[in-house]
Amino acid sequence: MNVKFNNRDPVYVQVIRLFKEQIARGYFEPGQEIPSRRELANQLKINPNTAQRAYKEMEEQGLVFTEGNMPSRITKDEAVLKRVREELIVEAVENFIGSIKTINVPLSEVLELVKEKYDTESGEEEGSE
Amino acid sequence: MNVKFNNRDPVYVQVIRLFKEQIARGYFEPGQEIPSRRELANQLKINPNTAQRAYKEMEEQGLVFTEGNMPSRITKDEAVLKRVREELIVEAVENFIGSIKTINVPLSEVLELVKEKYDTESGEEEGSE
DNA sequence: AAAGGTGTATTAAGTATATAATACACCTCG
DNA sequence: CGAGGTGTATTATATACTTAATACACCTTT
Repeated sequence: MNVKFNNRDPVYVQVIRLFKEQIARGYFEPGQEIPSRRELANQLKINPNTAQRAYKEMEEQGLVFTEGNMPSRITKDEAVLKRVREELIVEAVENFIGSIKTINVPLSEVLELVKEKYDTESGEEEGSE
Repeated sequence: MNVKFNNRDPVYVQVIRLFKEQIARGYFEPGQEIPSRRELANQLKINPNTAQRAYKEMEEQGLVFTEGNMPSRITKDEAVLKRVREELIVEAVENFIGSIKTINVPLSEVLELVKEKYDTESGEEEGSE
C-alpha cells in the first residue's frame, strides 16, 4: 500500500479519510472484511494503536462493525455507504466555495481554472514506489 | 474582531492564513502597519507568543517586515502581495480537484453543485456566536 | 531622565497525538 | 489440546503546540 500521510492532521484521522474515500469510490462491498488492526498497521507503517483508534471511530460512525472476535467488516447498510460518498462530495464543494469566497474571486474565473487543471492532470495514480 | 479558530490546525497557522486572506482581498495597502503582537493577541484572544510565532513566519515568507522596534508592516513589494492571492486561488483549486478525483466524481456533476451552492449562500457571514 | 510601547527571547507547564510494549479474553485451525 | 490470530485495554514515553510569565534592548513621548 502506498499512502502518504501529512504531518498536519492526526494519522488516525487520515486513516479514516482513506477508508471513506475508498468507500466513496465503491472499492468495498457491503459486509466486506477489512484488514485486522495489526495487519493494517503493518501495511501503512503505523502503530497498531493508531489503527485501532481509527477503526474504533469508524465503528462509532457506523462505517464498520465487529462481531465477536472476527475480523471487522464494512457495514452492510448500503444507505450508509452511499451517504459517505455524498458527504465527501458536499464537503469538497463547501470547502472550495468557502475558500474562494474568503479570497473574493469571481466564480466564473475559478471555474475556468478548475476545468483547465482538471484536464491537465487527467490521470491520478502513477505510484511507482 | 470575530475570528473562529478550529482545533485541527495550529493557531499560528490559522493566523497566517487569516492575514493571507486579507492580503488576497486587498485589505492591506503595501507598507501598511499591522497590529503589534500584543495587540493582535488581545484582539484574537490568543497568546502573544502565538502571535509572535505567526508574525515571525510571515516575515520569513517575506509578507511582513520590521524595522528597528517599529510596528511591523505589510511588505511594500506588490508582486509578493499579488502572488499571495494567486497562490491561495491555485491552492483552493488544487485541493478541490484533488478531492473530487480521489472520490471519483464526474467534473460536470460537481461543477453544477458548485454553482448551486455558490448562489445559495450568496452572502458569507452570518456569525451569531 | 522616566514611562511606556515596540520586537524579541527564554523557561516552564499542560494537552493531544503517536509510538511502544504489554496483557487478556475469545475463537479458529491444525 | 495448543498455537496463533482476532479485538480490546492499559501504561509509559516523546513530540508539537499552546499558554503563561518574565525579561531585555530599543525607541518615542512626556
